[in-house]
Amino acid sequence: MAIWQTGKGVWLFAATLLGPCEPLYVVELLDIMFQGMDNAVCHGRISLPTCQEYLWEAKHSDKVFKLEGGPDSCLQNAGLESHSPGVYKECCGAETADLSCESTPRLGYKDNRSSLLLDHMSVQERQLVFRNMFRYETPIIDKQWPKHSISPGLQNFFELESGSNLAECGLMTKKNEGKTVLSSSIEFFGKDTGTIKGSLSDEGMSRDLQVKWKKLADLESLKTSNSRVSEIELCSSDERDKAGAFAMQKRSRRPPRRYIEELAQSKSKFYSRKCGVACKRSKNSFLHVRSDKNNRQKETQEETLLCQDKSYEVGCIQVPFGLPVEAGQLEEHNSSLNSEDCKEDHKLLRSSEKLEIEYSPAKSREEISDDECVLRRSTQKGSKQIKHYTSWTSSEVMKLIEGVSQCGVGRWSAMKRLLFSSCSHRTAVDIKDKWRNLLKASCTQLQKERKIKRDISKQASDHVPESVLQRVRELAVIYPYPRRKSQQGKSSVYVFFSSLSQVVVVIWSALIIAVRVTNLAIYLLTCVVWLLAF
DNA sequence: GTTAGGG
DNA sequence: CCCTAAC
Repeated sequence: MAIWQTGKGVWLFAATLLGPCEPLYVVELLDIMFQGMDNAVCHGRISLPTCQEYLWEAKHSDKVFKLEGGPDSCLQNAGLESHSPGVYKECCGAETADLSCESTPRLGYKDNRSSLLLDHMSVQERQLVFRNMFRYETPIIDKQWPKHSISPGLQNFFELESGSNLAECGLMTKKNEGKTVLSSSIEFFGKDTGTIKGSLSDEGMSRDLQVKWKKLADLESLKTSNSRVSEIELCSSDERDKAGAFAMQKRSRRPPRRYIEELAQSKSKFYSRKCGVACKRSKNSFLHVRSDKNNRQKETQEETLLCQDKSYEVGCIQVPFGLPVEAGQLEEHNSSLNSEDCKEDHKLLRSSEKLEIEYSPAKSREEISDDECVLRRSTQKGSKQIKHYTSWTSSEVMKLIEGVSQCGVGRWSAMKRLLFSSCSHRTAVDIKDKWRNLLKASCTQLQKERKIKRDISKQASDHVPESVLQRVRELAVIYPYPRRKSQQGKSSVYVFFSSLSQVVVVIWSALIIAVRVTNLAIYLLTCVVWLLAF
């Protein structure tokens, strides 16, 4: 998150992210950030670091708020230092913050949570908070106005800082040259993009206000990472303890289950010696694997706790939904973070990244082929990783039918080697399961056809063409599945000749029966003739 | 290691 | 698609 000043001197909240990110995630942040603000007054544009530009004027033009005032009024405030204008551009290089705003402050707020902090402040004190947050002179409209103005920003400040793992923002209390300096610094991976500071001389600030400021500063400081704790000078160790207790009370959002699983997988990679399809259980090692699996589950649970604990250590984890950890990402920081010196830098990184680094395999990315990555991601045994469901394409189904017609049923591993060697995500078990499903579909197709007429849309998603099912039925006649016990493990040639022999036997039996029936008929006819003769 | 079968 | 037993 950043607060920056446009060319016209209008301060603006906006969300920015470093590193590859989805525009929708930015939108999500903007949604969070601008919640509670009503009026549409501004249009803007944010260029993401990945050069993906997301024009949010269409969606968020009604949520961007801005503050009125002359462009220089805030800068001319006595005792206020300005460091932020333009820093964002300098820091992010290619990024631009092209924000053009008309000026008319119309701030509304709906959320009263952050206003609790402001309830005990006078209008003048709120003005001071406002000025230090936004570096703006605030006209007094009514007693509530500064609160209205501050509360959404403060609320978003807190929510974003508790949720964002990309930026650190803190309102710090420092003793600086005999003055109590209240500063709000915004950082991107340690680089200051803007620092908003307001200083008040001790004599200029009432004791009551100083106390309130300190409370506010304490609350804000809890949102900062440990890397900043050393910079935060709290009044006493008691207060620091209280601050820690508060931090423990307000926990960050727990990472989603999928994220934990991905994390567990990355750890299991570290411990795993064998990866890929070949890493499967053997009968002899079954019990061992079972116990190992249980251990891994415990490790996963411990890891979850570790993850949460680490979140307090380095700030808060904000896990982007739908962005599973890529295996290749794990190695990116590996080389630079192996040394002891770099351990301190971990605190500036996301805790998730830190854990990823810890559990990343020693192999470099180049040493791992894409195929192997897929295998690791989807089929590694021993982890709780759930295989991503990928629906069978028609070409895969045709390949399966071809495989059955060539190899017969039951030789799934051979089929996998012959026809599905390029499909790393299709195991022999998958092929077998698909054939079973096709058999079911072919058997019930006639019944389904009636339903299809009634509910076409329901069947449209996974409907198998009738021609394919017809072919499946033909193959099912030739290769009944499941096979008989005697046929299992035999070749298709053997099965063919076995079936041929069976057919011959059946025909021979039929001939014998026919002959016997004929003989019986002849015998009966002879008997009849003999009786008639006498 | 591979396959069958239940879930 | 997962899991387990059986081979």
